Parts: sequence; structure tokens; C-alpha cells
Amino acid sequence: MISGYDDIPFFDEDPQLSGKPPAPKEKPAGGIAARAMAARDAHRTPDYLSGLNPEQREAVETLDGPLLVLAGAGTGKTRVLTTRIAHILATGRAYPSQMLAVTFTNKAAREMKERIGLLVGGAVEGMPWLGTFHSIGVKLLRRHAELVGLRSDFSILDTDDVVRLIKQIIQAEGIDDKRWPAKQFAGMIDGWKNKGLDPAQIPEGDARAFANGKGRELYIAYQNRLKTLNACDFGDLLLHPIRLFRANPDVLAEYHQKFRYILVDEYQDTNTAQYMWLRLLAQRQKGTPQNVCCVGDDDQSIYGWRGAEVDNILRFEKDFPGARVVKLERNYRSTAHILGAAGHLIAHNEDRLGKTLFTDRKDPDDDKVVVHAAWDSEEEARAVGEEIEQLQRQKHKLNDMAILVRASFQMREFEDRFVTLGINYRVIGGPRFYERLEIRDAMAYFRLVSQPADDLAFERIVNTPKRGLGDTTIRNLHDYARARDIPMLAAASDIIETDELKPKARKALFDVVTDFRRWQSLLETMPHTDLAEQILDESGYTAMWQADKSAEGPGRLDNLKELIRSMEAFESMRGFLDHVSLVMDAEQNAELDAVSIMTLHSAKGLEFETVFLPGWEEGLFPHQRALDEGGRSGLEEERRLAYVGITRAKRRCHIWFVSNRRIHGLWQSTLPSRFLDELPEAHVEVAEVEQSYGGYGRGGYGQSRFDKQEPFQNAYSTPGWRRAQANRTEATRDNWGSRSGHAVERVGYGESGPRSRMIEGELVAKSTTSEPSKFAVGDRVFHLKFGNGNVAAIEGNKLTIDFDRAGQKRVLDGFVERK
DNA sequence: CCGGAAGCCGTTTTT
DNA sequence: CGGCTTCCGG
Repeated sequence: MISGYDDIPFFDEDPQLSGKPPAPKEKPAGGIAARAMAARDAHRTPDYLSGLNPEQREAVETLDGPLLVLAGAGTGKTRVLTTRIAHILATGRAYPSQMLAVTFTNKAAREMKERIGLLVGGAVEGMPWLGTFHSIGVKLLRRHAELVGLRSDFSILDTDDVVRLIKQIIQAEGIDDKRWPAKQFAGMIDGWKNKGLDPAQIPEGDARAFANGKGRELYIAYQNRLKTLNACDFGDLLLHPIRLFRANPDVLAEYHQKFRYILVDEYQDTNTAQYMWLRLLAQRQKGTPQNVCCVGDDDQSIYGWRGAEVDNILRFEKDFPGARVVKLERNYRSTAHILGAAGHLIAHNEDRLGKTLFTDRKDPDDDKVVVHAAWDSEEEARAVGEEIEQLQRQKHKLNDMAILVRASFQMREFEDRFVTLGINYRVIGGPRFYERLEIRDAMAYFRLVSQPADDLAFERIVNTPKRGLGDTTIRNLHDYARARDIPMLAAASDIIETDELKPKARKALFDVVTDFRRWQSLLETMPHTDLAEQILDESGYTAMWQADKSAEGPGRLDNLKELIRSMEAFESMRGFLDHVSLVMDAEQNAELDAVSIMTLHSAKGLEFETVFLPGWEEGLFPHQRALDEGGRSGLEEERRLAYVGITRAKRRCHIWFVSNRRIHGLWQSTLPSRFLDELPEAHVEVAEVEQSYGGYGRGGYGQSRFDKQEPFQNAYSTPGWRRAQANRTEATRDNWGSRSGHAVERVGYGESGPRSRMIEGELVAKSTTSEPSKFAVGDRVFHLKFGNGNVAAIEGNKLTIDFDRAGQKRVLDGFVERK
């Protein structure tokens, strides 16, 4: 069971505690037994500490006072964090409930819980205050909602709700929402909240920048509206607790007393609001030590563009006087070449505390980091595909390989290629489970049942499925509700008693109101999963998808079932709603052996035996916009991103750049990234021409931009490299080896359509068997990526197809359908 | 209410 | 160029 927030009593979580915090055990009382135990413990290193290196151990054992752990990539950061917690528990310095441990993502929180569980044994039932900034914020707010003008059953709005709400507000103010898009304003509000700014505090310039000086006014209107809706946006989950603590020192003092140890992971990613939040909780009265431990890596700060303040970590020692700083630089992940390359690159940054990763690993067989050139992105994908096949032949698992791109549009080329080659892949990132239409609809039903003031939920589902409650009726109802300052559901309840609506609409609305009344009355008594199912059935929502004849229908019904199933892990509807608002992960299919494709941003924290880093070209990486908008610090963040990319690799790192890339539909020649020039020759080699340097007959482009450039002062002017340029041959045909099935997994992608973004799990072409193909030469077929074409030849399950637009390709038959 | 057509934009993403 | 959104018309 995943523990909800409301099952945990406030101060006496620990049965042993009987209402009082435990006496710290560092000074054993005078009893003989106690002294004996202390003596024994002094001579024995607990198991969990042995095996740590000296720095890690210092980070674990420095318990009193502020501590900053600068943990380089692959230096055992999570191990230190979890061991530290285990150590605090084992030495009896605090109960699990007296530790506040904050992470950025739910994934990180989950991982930490698991690993603590392994260390401490099942004894610790999670830690109630281990979670993301936001989930802990929710927990605080549920307890003290009334102090910030909310009720404790408040709703949490996601970005989509927020935009819709803002749009309404903009329109209500009589502002042209074309000229002043709600989305943009939502972004501005988010930015202000990241900085911890109330409407009164936003800079005058910002306030003027939107809608002819109405920025502040709109922000105020938005906050008022949220209050009426009894709702929070994500920013509020941080800001309300800050307000609450500032306005209620007594409440803050309770938490000061409660949290004996505070831990923050990924400190380099904290924004100003999170920083203020932390300062409030960490700054105790004079005399008591601030047991704050922040762990982070300034070299891996890659979220400046969304409000993260690297400065927080750079300034730690000033903020927390007397802080100890421990650097973890011994790397357990990568080869010396990989570390050498990454280290040399990141040394070009000025704004850093300065760390150098090292390893004892000495293996002459280790590969250097390899830089490859390709003619264009298609060739890049083809060559990467060939390398992957090569590795596969050497028995490397696809799960150990990843392609990390700067921008998601780069993924497509690789996907296309892998589909063609039959290489399994999974795409990580993008829209997720909870964002799917049917999930959001279902959630709106549940939200409205448990929080009747949630007008956004009401408006979302009042006419879904269709009930004949069109725009006119809804607008009437909306006005009616606003005029009386009551929620729309309540307004609906009133209005059906009047004759303001046409009989048909009135009846439909009556049914809706009656349904919700009934469901609300069941909320307390009926198990929430049963209720959820009943809601979806009785509302006609399930039936709506059952009646849907399109291809998506069945999938959506499956997703709804999955939603209900996932509710079982929660104790209440409320707990479940919080979970879905805050935790957006989709589960992965771990069974499937597949190459991972993701952005560099989502790769942070992961590691792979082999990493491919395509697209190292000026303009793409570093990205032009980062340079334009961020100047030097923008460039440095890009460089950190490159550093993150390289340091994901354990054994092999292959970097690519192309000479021509299609940008917004136009072919442009591109220059190799400056980051390539910043790699050290000692650890990097430039690939000789390996296999095909085809250009698919694009011989005319043979003059590469490259050849016209100033001579490179590094390896790219080597003979091998020049030969690579010269040796471009005509296209080699696709190289079909025999291989078994193929599967595509879309982790976290919702919605299907022409470009399917569904998790497909195992699918499509199961084998290379000799089973006779169900296609015949001459068949007219359709392929998802290549469009329509005619079958030209068949070998087993592989078809050669002349596509109308894409030319001749060889494709597994599972990927096409007969027209 | 649905669907075609026109227009717009074009990093990175969590909560 | 092309994908996605939005808008208007049937």
C-alpha cells in the first residue's frame, strides 16, 4: 500500500515515541548496558559503512551542522544519501518521521525509498517526509490549508487546467486572447512563482509586459479565481507553504522541532521558491545546529531555463555558515577515457566550483571516445544503427545502449531507421499516461465528486459524453455561478429549479446533478475503486468509448481499466487524486530488450554501457536559442548538458555530427559543434571511414561545407578524417541481416494518431520465420512512416516496397497493411 | 458536431 | 517542410 497523507498522525508517528521526540542517543546514559553498547559500537564499523570510500564516509558521518556534498557524476551519490539516512536511523538520532528528504522527481524519491528499505530492512515503512518538493508541499497544505485560505480538500491543477483558466480570465477582462495568449501568461506566472513572487512583488516591467500593463491585475485575478475554486497550481504548492510559515511562526516552529535532519537531493536544480522554502525549514533558532545536507553537482545543472538557480549551490557556504563541503570525485561508472573527455570539456566553464572526476580503472582495452562524421542525419542514423548491430553481434544487450539527443525532433530519424532494421527501441519522455484524454476526463469526474467547487473539472465533463449541454447552456450556467459566486455544480443544482433553461437542457443538467449527488454520498462509504468504476459506468463515459468505432476506442478502455487498477494501491480517492496530479510517470516494460532514445535532459541520472550522442553541430548543440537568450551562461549550460551526456557512458561513447541537417524543412549545412574542439585528443579518436558513407545518390553535395572551412586545428583535419569526407560512396543498400522480432515501446506517450505515440510493448514483427508472407508482389500497401507503396519483392517476412514518396525500402511485413 | 482548411511555429521538462 | 491548433463552414 502506498501511504496516503491523512493516515499519519502529526507528531506521534512512532509508537515508541509516545508524543515526545526521542532523546538523541549520541551521549549514552550512564547505565552499564548503555556504556557497554557504546563501547562495542565504537569498535565496530557497521556493515553499511564499510565499503564506502573516505569521502563518501565523511559525507555519511558528518551529521551535525550544514553539509554540502558535491557529488560528481557516477560517484555514488545515491548510495551516500541512502546510507546517510540509514546511519541516522541506526544510530538512533532520529526516527524516520523526523527526517525531511526532498528530491525533484518522483522517480528519485521512489528509488531512494527502495534503497533505504534495502539498507535498513523492511523495518522502516518508508519515510513519511521523503518526497518531492511538491508532494511534501501538498502534505503540509492539507494539514494547514485554512491558514492560506484553502480548504483541505483543495484540487491540484495541472498546466492544462491552468491555461484554460487563464484563458477564461483573459477573456473575462475583455482582452484579446489571440494577441495575448493564455499559454504565454501561464508561463509568466510560472516564472514568477519559481522566483517566489506574489502579484505585489513582481517587477514593474514584467507587470507591464503583458496585455498593455495588465499583467499584475491578471495575476491577482488568477489567484482569486484559484481561491474560489479551492485549487492550487504547482507553484502554489511551494508558495503557500512559504506564506504559511512566514505568517505562522508557531507552525514553523513545530516543524523545526520535528525535522531533525534535512536532506536535499539535486540541489543544483532548486529554484528560488524551493530555496526559500528550504531556508525557512532549515533555519532554526540560534544555538541549535542546522542539520541540513544538500547534495548536488554544479556541473550537472541543466535546468536554468526553467528557473533553477545554480547560484543556490554555489553560495551554499555563505548561506549556511560553518558548512562542511565534501567533494565526491572518485568515479565508479566510466572508463578513464570517458572521464578524461568529459572533464576536459567541462573545464571550459567558468561558473563552477571545480571538481575533477577520476577513476582507478586502468584497462588498455578501453575504447577512447569516438567522434564520427556523417553526411546528413539519415546517414547518421544509419551508421548508428550499424554500430548497434555490430554490438549486438558481440552479444551486447540493447538495454545497455542509449541514444541521447539535444532536441526531440532528432529522435525521428533514429526511430525510422530502427523500424527498418528491426531494432527494438523505447522512447523515453514526452506526454504521459495522465495526459491522455480519457484519463483526464475520468480524473475530472473523480475530482468533481471529491471537490464540488472544481469548476474546471465540471466544465470538462459536463457534456462528456454528449448530453446536449452545449456552449449556450454552459455559458448561462457559468454566468449564473459567477453572479452568485458559487461553484458551477452548485449553480447547476439551483438553476434546474428555475425555468432559465430549456426543458431539454434542464433535464440533462438535472441528471448530471443527481448523479453527482449520489456519487458524493457514496464517497465515504463505498471503496474508492468501486465508486470510480460506478462513476465511469453510470455517467456513460465507458459506454461512450465502447461505442467509439475508431481505432483508439479499445486502447482508451484499456487505459481506463488500468487507471482503476492503479487506484487499488491507494487508500482513498483523495490520495489517488494527489498521486495522479503529482506523479506522472508511466511504467516501463523492463522485460523488453531495447535501445533507449531520449533527450539529454531526461538522461540525467541514468547510465548505459554504450552511449550515442548524435547531432553535435553548432546551432543544434549548443542550441542557437540557448546562445541567443542565455549568452555565456547559456553556452555553459549547454556545455554541462554535453558533460551530462558523456558521463552517462560506462564503457563506450560515440559522438556524431553531420554536415547537412534539415531545419524547418530546409537543408542547411552545419558546422561541427565547438564542443568537439573542446575534447582532449588524448582520450578521443576520430573514426575512420567504417562502412557506408553513402549519401543516397546525393553526390552533388559531395563538397561538404567542411571542406571549405578553415583547417581544423584538431583531429578533424587528420588524413583519416579527410579521407572520410572524400570517400563518400554511392548509397549502399540497406543491409539486412537476419534478426528476430521487433518491438517499439513508447514510454509515456499518449494519444494515438497518424504518429502513434502509444506504448506498444511487444509488437509488430515477431520473427524472421519462413512462414509464407500474407502479401503478394504487386500488393498496394500502407506504411505508417513511408506512406503508400507497391510490394516489389518478398523474402520471408521482409518486403521490398516501392513507396510513392519515400522510394524503395525494405520493410518487415508487420509494419505495413494491405490497402 | 464534425471535418477540412488555413495559419503558425519550430529546445530542453517536472511538478 | 510538416505537425498541431484553431477557425469556420456545412
